[in-house]
Amino acid sequence: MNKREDMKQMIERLKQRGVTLTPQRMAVIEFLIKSSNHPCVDTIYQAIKKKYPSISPATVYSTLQLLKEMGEIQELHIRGDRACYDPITWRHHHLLCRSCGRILDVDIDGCPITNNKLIREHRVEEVQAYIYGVCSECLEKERDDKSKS
Amino acid sequence: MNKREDMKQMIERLKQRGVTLTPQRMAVIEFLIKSSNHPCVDTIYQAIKKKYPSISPATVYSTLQLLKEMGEIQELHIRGDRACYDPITWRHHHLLCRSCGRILDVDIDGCPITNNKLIREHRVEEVQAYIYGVCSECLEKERDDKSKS
DNA sequence: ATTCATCTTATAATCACTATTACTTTGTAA
DNA sequence: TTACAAAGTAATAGTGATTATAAGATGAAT
Repeated sequence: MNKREDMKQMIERLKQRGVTLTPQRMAVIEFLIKSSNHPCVDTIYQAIKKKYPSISPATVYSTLQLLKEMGEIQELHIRGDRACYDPITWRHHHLLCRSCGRILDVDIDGCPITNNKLIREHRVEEVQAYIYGVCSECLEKERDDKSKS
Repeated sequence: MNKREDMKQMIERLKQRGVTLTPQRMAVIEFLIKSSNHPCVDTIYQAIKKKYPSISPATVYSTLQLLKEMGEIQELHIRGDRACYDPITWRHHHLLCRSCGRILDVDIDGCPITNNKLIREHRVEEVQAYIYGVCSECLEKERDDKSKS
């Protein structure tokens, strides 16, 4: 849960693997680690542009691809239209709240797919589980609104 | 497992809900039910074009959207670049084989996400679980190839 | 047959993402 | 430091799935 520490460690790993840590890449990494929103490319791009007005979307794309290939981030296809990114790489699931539109982390204890290397004779290399519904906060609000009316 | 029966029932449900069953829509439904490949829009379009040369991709798109809204088919985003469709709507998971590229159905027994209405206080309305790996057939081939060499 | 709503088709538009290429930065080695 | 090759960035154009629009076709109801 210590983001500063997580970032330091990620940077250390990348350095040791010979990745050049340019200011642009650092900005992407920093934004990803600090955000808990699972941002999409444009969100990352717009945010970084404030500090680095000359940055190009292509750089954001290429940095994200690099980090993905290095196994440092996860690419989520929970929204049909664009990819979102998650700097947390241990296996967990995601919920897309249809009310507020946020993507939330959902960690599962006894999930059979995420815990096995084989499933029905198939080799499992990666799992993405996307849950669509309504998050606890929005459910709370629903209840409040109902009790008022 | 009786596809003819499945199709009859789907058509009956659609009729009862006032959906006009045009020849084009019927062709999409028929192709979907008969295929066990989780086809994408273009695959469906190309196949139907043989029988209905004048059909437009827009019609395929709109029919799929209609069927999705009616809860008669599932839209899969297991491939990053295009949607695929599954006429089986009871909850099951999918495997994308990185070797042969096929999408296979994987039914799970003791899966906690698919069996609960609530998860960590969030309301679960729909679940899509995408497994990336190698299917059993391709694993078999791998083993055969190894033993030969 | 006329009307009206709905469906289909063709076309253009959108938007995420990729490819290309010229320019800039970085790391390195004298 | 300086020079230089390798790698990274940015601008631009290109691709391809999907959506929007508008004109024509269908089909039921009067």
